[in-house]
Amino acid sequence: MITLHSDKIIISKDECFDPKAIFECGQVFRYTCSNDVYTVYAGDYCATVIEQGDCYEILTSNVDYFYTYFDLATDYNMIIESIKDKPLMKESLIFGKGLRILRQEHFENIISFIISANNNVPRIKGIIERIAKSLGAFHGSYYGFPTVKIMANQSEEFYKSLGAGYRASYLLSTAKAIDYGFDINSLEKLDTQNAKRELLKLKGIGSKVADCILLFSYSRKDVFPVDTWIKKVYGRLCNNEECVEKMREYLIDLYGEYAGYAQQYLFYSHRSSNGATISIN
DNA sequence: TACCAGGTGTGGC
DNA sequence: GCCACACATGGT
Repeated sequence: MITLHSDKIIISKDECFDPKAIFECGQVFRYTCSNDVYTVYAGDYCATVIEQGDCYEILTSNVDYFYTYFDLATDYNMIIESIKDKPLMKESLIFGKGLRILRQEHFENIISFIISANNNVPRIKGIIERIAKSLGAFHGSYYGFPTVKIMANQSEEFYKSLGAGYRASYLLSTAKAIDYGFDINSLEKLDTQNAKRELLKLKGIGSKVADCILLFSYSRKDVFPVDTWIKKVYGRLCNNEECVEKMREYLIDLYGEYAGYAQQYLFYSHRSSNGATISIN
C-alpha cells in the first residue's frame, strides 16, 4: 500500500520498492547514502528515504513531485510478471528486487548521461556533484541542478576543470543547443524512434546514451541501452560476436514490451556480481 | 603498466 | 554505411 501525506509518502514493504536497488542500479547519480538512509536530489528538489518498520518513508516537502519521480502510479508486479520467465531474468529479478525506473528531469538526465560515456559510476557522480555545487542554486542544505542557461554560459575549460575531460565540449554544445531552442519537452509527444532521432542531434549523445535518456527520463520501455555490461550479458545469451545495433534489436525482440525494465535488472545484477565498484556515497 | 568504465565523434575507405 | 582510432580521467 502507498499513502500520501503532506510531508511524506509511506510505502509498505509488500510493494516493489527498495531504495538500494533503485538508487544503486546506475540510473541516477545525484544521491547520497548514510546508514542505509538515502537522500536523492532531482532538479531543485530533494527527498530522503528511510526504513520505518514494515514500511519505507519518502520524506519531502514535494510529495506530488516525488510520487511521479518514483513512478509510484505504475504497477510493477504486472511488469515483473510479464518478464520473469525470460532468459536470465529469474536471478536478476531476485538480485534487483524492488528496483523501479525513475522519471528524471530531462535536462539533468541528458547532461548526466553525456558524462556517463566511457566513464565509471563513481567518477560520473563526482563530476555531476561538482557541476551542481558550482552552478546550482543553494537550498540551505543542498544544491539544485543548474538551469540550461547557466550551463550554456560557461566555458569549455570550466567543465574540464570539473573533471569532465573530453566530454566538456559536448556538455557546452548541448547546453547551448537547448538554450538556443532545441525543445527537450516536445520530445514527449514523439514516438520513441523519432524522439531518439532528435536526441541524436545533440553532441555527446549516441545510440546508447539516447536509449538511457529515453528510459530514465521519458519513460520509454521499448529501448535497450547496450553498454559494456549488456554486451557481456549478450555474450552469455548468444555466445557470438555481433554489432551493437544487431544486439539491441535482438534484445528488444527477446525481452518484449518491457525490454527497458528487463535491461535495467540485467545491468544491475551483472555489473554488481562482476565486481564493479559500488560507491558508498 | 596496460586495461577498464552505462561510448561518441571523426575521418578514411 | 562500415571501421579504426582518439579521446580525459582515475581506479585496479
